[in-house]
Amino acid sequence: MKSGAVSGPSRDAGAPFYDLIELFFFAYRDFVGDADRLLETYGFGRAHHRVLHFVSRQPGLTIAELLDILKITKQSLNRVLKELIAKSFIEARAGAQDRRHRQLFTTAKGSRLARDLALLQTRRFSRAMEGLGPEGRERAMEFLLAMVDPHERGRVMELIGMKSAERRS
Amino acid sequence: MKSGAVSGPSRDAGAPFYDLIELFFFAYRDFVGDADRLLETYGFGRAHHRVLHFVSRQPGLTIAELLDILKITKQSLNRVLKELIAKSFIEARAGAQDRRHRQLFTTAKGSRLARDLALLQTRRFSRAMEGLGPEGRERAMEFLLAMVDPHERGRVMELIGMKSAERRS
DNA sequence: AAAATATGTCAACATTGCTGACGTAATCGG
DNA sequence: CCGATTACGTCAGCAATGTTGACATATTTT
Repeated sequence: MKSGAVSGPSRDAGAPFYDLIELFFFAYRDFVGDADRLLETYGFGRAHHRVLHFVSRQPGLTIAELLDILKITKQSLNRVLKELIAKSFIEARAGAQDRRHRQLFTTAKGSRLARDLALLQTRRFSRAMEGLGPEGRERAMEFLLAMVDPHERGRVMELIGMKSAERRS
Repeated sequence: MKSGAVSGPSRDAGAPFYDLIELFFFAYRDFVGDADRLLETYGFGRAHHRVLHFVSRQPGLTIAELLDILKITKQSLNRVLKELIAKSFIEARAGAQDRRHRQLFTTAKGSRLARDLALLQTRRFSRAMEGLGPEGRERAMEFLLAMVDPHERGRVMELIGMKSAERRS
């Protein structure tokens, strides 16, 4: 009788971190809620936001690259991309070298909206940082990066322009 | 020409925190992805998960209380709740004092699934914590709590059983 | 010229949110 | 006791965003 140490599958793994699980849920909900409100005034949803965001951050992105970042199907992407192009928030041009590719760019209007959305969310981060020591920002980034799938971390670090040398001294 | 310092509405607010914005997005996506995979094997989605989770954490919860936590409509809730009850993951009984209320409880099967889901997500947190000093957990909780809407923070702290005295000494 | 690649599009479907309307059971207030 | 309120269930319809599968078109590669 291993005095309570017996376990079925997935038993005895220690107490679940209910607090972190719930905090992550509520924090993310409020975080995306900021953008949702502004997007509504344009008739856009979260899917539009994600597309606009990544195109604005990486002008010249191709469809295939965007699909790889968002991990959705081309049909899902096309639905929202078509609207963003129709409403002149994004422009698509034939690829420079390979004309089969389509390179995506934000228009002036698109850049403005992308920036306004980013600033809204930045404000929430800024306010959160106020209550956390001076290293709050670095700690938060380390935590979030550590939550990303290990095999995706490299790609994410590249995306956000984080050199791997940026881990703590 | 006011030499670049001119600003329209929402200009000049400093550089957006693109890194944090994107990290939060990817971290949350991978976090919920863990549960999604297990839920699929039961034919459930995220909506079912949230209901099961909060009922399991607060047995005896009423419909109204659950609606207030999830902030969805009773029609949306009812759709998934009905399935959870039909498949015997949750039970509803008439309220003890007021029989108009319905009190929700997980069955043994429901508790098991809720715990397995929580443990899956806990494993991701645990692994993330391994790479972050000894205070990683507290820092992460502080950060996430600070990201929650201020007027919701009290309710969330209660929910996760966090005394307000738990802020850092 | 044929094959592979990058993209667009059509159709159908699932999940999960919403609104509005209406029904029923239980409780409360006078 | 009776009417109003409360708590919940349900029906119908719609919207956003994800999915699969099939097929078309343009371009590049082989």
